[in-house]
Amino acid sequence: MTEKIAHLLRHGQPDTNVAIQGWVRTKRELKEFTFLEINDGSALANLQVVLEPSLPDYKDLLKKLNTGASVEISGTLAASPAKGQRIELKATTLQLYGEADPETYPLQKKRHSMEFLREIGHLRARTNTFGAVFRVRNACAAAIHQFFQDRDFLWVHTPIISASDCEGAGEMFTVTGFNLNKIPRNEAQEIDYSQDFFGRQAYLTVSGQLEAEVMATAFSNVYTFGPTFRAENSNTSRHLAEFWMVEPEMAFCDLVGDMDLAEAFLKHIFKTVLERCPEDMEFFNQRIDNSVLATADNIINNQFERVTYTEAIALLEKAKKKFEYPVKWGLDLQSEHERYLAEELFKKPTIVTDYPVEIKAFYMRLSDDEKTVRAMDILAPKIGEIIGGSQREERLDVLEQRIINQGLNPKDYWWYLDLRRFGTVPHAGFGLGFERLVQFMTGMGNIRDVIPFPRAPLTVEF
RNA sequence: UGCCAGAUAGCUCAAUGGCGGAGCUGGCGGCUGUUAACCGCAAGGUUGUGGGUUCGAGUCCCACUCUGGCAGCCA
Repeated sequence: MTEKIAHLLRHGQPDTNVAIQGWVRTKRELKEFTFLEINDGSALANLQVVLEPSLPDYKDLLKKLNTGASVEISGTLAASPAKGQRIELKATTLQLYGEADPETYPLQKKRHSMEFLREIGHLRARTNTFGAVFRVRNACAAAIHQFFQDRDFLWVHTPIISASDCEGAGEMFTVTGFNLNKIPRNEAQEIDYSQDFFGRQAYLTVSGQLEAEVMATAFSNVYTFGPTFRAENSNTSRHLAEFWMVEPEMAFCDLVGDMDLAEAFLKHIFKTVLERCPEDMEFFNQRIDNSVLATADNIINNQFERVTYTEAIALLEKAKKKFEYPVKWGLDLQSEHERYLAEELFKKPTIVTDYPVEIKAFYMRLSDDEKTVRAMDILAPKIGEIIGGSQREERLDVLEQRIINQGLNPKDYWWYLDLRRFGTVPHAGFGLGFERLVQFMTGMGNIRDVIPFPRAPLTVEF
């Protein structure tokens, strides 16, 4: 039976016989024997394997054991006589599964740029950096489920195809069964979606929130965790056309409870990932961003700053820094303002609450002053907005008026309004961009490097 | 989508309008319980695409394509 390298590096004992399977990272040929570094993805570190000339077909094999080749090796573990590793594997048999021609294999025994690795998306997971990223991404996902499951939140599966262009947020991808060379049109030459698969225009979802609210009014506490889509032509280091979102929704909860949950949530994820992936996190701190561990410590051990939008505006007006965009009550905070608050002023995650009603979505609960809504954004240093949430408007008449005021048709939201018509409750929730969390955690500069197969404008090859 | 920068060897980058270079990788040889080993040798090029200016263009001009950064939109 083969064992995972991560397990052997941690628990392997000298003089035990083991077998491993993995890919050659490097080969160092000496006169009397050869060192191989084998990686199977289970850990950042490689297992050092010692090949001696007594190995069958030693000379012939050596020529084929190049970076990228896949192998199964069995042998005996031994305490390493040299520094650099606790144990090593002395090979007795070696099976070569697949060679990797060193003349054409793109991954070299050297550092590559992220831009180059994006061009070989099918091979980049075999590098140290991407191995660490995707292990940490997995640990984040597991920690998220654990956090909610421990608190009796129900994981609800909201649809990927949706008819509601909810929130009026962003451009949406249309889902159609039409033959695009023969699209039915009506007399006005408009596309006739009544003849389409769903009988009306359908889209890829931009958020599971409305459906999560449906489920929260039956199960009290729920969360979604799945892909969402935006057809925006955004070309930045923190936007994707397809990304994963986490959206908890809680019945009988107000904005303070929402913020408390969000803060506990982020603390739990950072703590769990640090415990589970210490080597990977150390790697990020050394090679990617030397503030990663300090940031994690800051998140885990400090209270987040909480300010109202009105207070934030006052602080920005007092700031000595010159901003490109104006600071004025009623205008939305720009990236530079968010970064100033989180990075320079408070130097930690900052929750801004109670935004002007005009710049936020219709479903956010109107405050008694009728000028602000019970919304909150959590601003993270470097990343900007990582969580956006709100207490939802639970009053039917107020919600209907808000929909109308935003130029939307209440009829399109009939089932959403029914939630307020029948057994309405105060409720609140938030949305977390999963890739932004992984970015924040790892210090990776570009969001396209924290998702295995990034989708963005002109980017869909792998 | 806007602004800015860039595209030269497999990778990362140099090259005053005048003979296209280096380091690394890969190849060959040597050496060593090695650690992204080390030493030596050789090899490696339609300078992103299409036009233009010029005696002469990697270099200057125009267009296009792609990449990166920032911004907008947002998570």
